[in-house]
Amino acid sequence: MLDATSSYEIMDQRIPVDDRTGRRIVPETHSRADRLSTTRYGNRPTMKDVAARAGVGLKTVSRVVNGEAGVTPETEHRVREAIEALGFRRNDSARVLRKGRTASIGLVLEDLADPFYGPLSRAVEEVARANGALLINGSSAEDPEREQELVLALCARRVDGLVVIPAGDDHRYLEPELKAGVATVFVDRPAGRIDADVVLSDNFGGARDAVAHLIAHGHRRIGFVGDMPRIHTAAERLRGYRAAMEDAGIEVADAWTSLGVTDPQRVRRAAEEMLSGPSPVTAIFTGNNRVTVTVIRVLAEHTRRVALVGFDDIELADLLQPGVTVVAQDAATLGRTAAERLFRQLDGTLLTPERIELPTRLITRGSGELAPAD
Amino acid sequence: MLDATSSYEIMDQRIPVDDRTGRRIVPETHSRADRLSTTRYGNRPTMKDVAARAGVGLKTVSRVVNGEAGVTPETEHRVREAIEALGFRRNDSARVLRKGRTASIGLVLEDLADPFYGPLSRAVEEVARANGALLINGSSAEDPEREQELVLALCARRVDGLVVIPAGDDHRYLEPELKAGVATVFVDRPAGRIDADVVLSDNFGGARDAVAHLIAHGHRRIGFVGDMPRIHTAAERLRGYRAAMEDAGIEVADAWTSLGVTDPQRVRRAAEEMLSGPSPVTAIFTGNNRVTVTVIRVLAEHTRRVALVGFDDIELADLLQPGVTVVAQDAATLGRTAAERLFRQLDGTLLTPERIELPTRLITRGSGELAPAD
DNA sequence: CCCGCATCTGACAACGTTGTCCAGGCTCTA
DNA sequence: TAGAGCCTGGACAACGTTGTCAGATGCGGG
Repeated sequence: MLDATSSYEIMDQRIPVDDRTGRRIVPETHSRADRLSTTRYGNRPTMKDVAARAGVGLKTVSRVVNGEAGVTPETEHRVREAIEALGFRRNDSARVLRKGRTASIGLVLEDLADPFYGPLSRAVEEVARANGALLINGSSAEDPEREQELVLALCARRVDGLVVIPAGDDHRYLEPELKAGVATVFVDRPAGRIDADVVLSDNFGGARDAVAHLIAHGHRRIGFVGDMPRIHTAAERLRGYRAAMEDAGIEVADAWTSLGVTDPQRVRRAAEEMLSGPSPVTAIFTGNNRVTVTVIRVLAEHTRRVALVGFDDIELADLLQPGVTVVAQDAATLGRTAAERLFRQLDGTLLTPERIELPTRLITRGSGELAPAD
Repeated sequence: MLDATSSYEIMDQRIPVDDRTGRRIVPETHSRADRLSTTRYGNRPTMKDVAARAGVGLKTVSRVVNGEAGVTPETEHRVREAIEALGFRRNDSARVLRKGRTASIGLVLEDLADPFYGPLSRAVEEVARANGALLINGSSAEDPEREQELVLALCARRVDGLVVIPAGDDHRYLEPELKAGVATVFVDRPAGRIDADVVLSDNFGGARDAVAHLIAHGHRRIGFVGDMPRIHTAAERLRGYRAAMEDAGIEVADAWTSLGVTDPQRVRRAAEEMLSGPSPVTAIFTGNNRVTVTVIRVLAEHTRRVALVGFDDIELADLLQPGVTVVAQDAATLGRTAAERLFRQLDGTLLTPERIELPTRLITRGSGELAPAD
C-alpha cells in the first residue's frame, strides 16, 4: 500500500523514517516528473511578463494585483488589461515563501467517507473559509504511522494550523512544529504525550447514561460492542459502560463485551454470540455508528426483541421499527469549536491549551426502551 | 462579474483578513510564539541553519534531505543529527517554487457533509495518495460564484490538477489554467462551454429505468421530486422521468412534478400536495438522496401505501418497512475514475478529453414494487 | 523661477529551496 | 611519482513574489 516508488514528493519527507528504500525512490520518479512538460507550470506568465507587456515596473503589477494604493487609474487599467490578455494568475507559492503564511490549514481524520466525519470536516472548512483559509485534508485510516506521515507532510507545506483526529497515542513528533508556532487542535480524541488543545465529546458520560437508561428499563444482562480500547473514545465508552453496570451492582460477564472488532462480518458474529450464549443479553450498547448499523441488521433477523442503544446518531434512525435510541454527539459543533480555537490560537487570543468537553444527548426512539425479553 | 479581474478581488478579500491577523498577530503572539522567537514561521530552522550546525555546505543538507547520492555516511550522519537537534522540516513552499510541481490536487464539490460526496472524496484522496499527492478540498455550496472562487484559489496555489463537481455552467474562466497545463476532470456533471474530461453517472438511463420499473408495477400517476433543472444531474433525471412516461404513453400532470425545492420543509409540502391533489400520485420518484429521505418521512405518516424509488442509495434503506428501492450510483468509482484520469493527464498518458458515463444499478427492496393503491 | 512636498513608480534584496558547475582530494594505474 | 578519473562538497544563481527605499514627476507657493 505504501508504495514508495509511486509517491515522491511527500515520501521524500519520510526518508529519515524509511531509510532503506529512500535511496531507490529518487531515480525512478524521474520518469514521471520529467515526462510532464519541458517548462515549469506549462510556462505560466509571471508578474514580470505582465509588467513588460503593460510597460510598467514589476512592483506596480504587484500593487495592482494586491489592491494596494498608489497606482493611477490609467496605469491600473493598463496592468489589468495585460493580466487578462496573458491569463496571469498570481503564484501563491512564491507569495507564501515571501510572506510566511499559507492561509491554509490541515485536517487529519480517520476516514472522510464516514458519515460522522463529513459534517465535522465541513464545519472546519466553513470556519477556515470565514478566516480566508483553504482546507487540506487527509485520512489516516486509523493508522498511527499514516497519521504522522500526513501531519508532517502538512507541516512541510507550512499549513498555518492543524486539526487532528489522532489515530496514534504519541504525538511528541509534533513538538518541533508546536514550538515553531503551528496552531494545533486535537478533536474527538486527546493528544498523546504533548500538551495541546483538545475538543472532545463526553464519551464516558454519554456511554454511562446510555447503559443506565437500559438498566432503568429493567435490563441487567447488557452487551457492549465497541472498538479497540487503544482508541480513546472506545476506551472511554467502555469505561462508561462498566461504570453504569457497577453503579447498578451488576457484574459484567466476559461474554458480554466485544472489543476491537470492526468489520461487519465479525461484528455480526460477536453480536450473535452475545445473544445466544449461556446467559444471553437482553440489550446491547453499541460503541459507534458503524457497529450500530451492523447490530441493527443482526437484531432485525432475530425474533426475540433485544433492546439497543447506539453511540452516534444515524440517519433514518427514527424510521426503523423500532426507532433506534442513540447517544448523539454533534460532529459539526465538534469541528466548528476546534477550528475556531485554531484561529484564535493564530490571532493570539488563545494562550493556554485547554480540554473542552461537549455534552452528548440521549435521543429515545424506542429501541432503548424495550423491556427485557428473556 | 466573472471576469479575470475578479480573481484578484477574491484574493484581495483574503488579504484584508490576512493583514489584519498577519500584522497584528506578531506583537500579540509574543506570549505563545515568541516565547521561542520573533520571526516568520516562528523562526523555523532552514537548511542553512542545519548546514551551519553540521559544518557542511547548504547543498549537502539538501542532498541528505532528498536522499540524493554523493554524501559520505559519516557526513550524512552529522547532517541528520543536526536536523533532529534543530527540528528542521523542509519548507515545501520553497521547494514548489523551485520545482514547479506542488504534488497536490484540488477537489471542489458541493458539500462535504453530504453522504454522497464523502466516499467520492475519499476515493479521490486514495488515488492522490497513491500518486504521492495531497488533497485540498472545498465546498461550493452549489454556488457558481463560490465554485469559481475556490477553483481559482486552488490554481493560485498551483495545484497540479483539479477534480471539479461543478455548480456553474460556464467554465471558460478555466481556459488559461487548462492552457497552463492544470489537469482537470469534471465529475458528476459536465463542464460548461469548455472541452474537458468528464466522468458522469448515467442519470438519464437510471431515472428512466426507475420510472419504467414503477410503470411495470402498474403505476400511471407517478410523481417526481427533483432539484433545480439548472443542475445537470437534476435535468437529466427529469428527462429520464419524462421519457419513461412518454414511452408508456402517459401524460404527465403539472402537479406531479416538483423541481428545485430542496429544503426538507418545502419538499414535505410538495410531496403532500402530490399525494392529495385531484389526481393523487400512487408512486413517487425522488431525484436525490436528501429528497428521498424527506419523502420517506412523509410517506411513513401516510396510511395509504405509496410506491417509491429514489435516486442514490441510502444507508439502512434495506431495513426500513418496506425496504427502499433505489437507483444506486457508485460515488467511490466516480471519484476513483476521475482521479485516475487526472493523473493520467499529468503523466501524459491521456491526451484527448473524453466523456465517460458509468452505469447505475436498480436495487429493488420493496418500496418500488408496491402495487398502486388508489 | 525655484524649492518643497506629495504622489506615483521602479530597482533591488530577500524568502528557502534545488540545479549547475567547479574545486579539491582521493584512488588507481602507468 | 605523476596523471587520469572518480567521488565528495560547496558557491552561486534561479524560482516568483513582496517590502524597502529611493528616484521621478507634477504641482503649488514663495
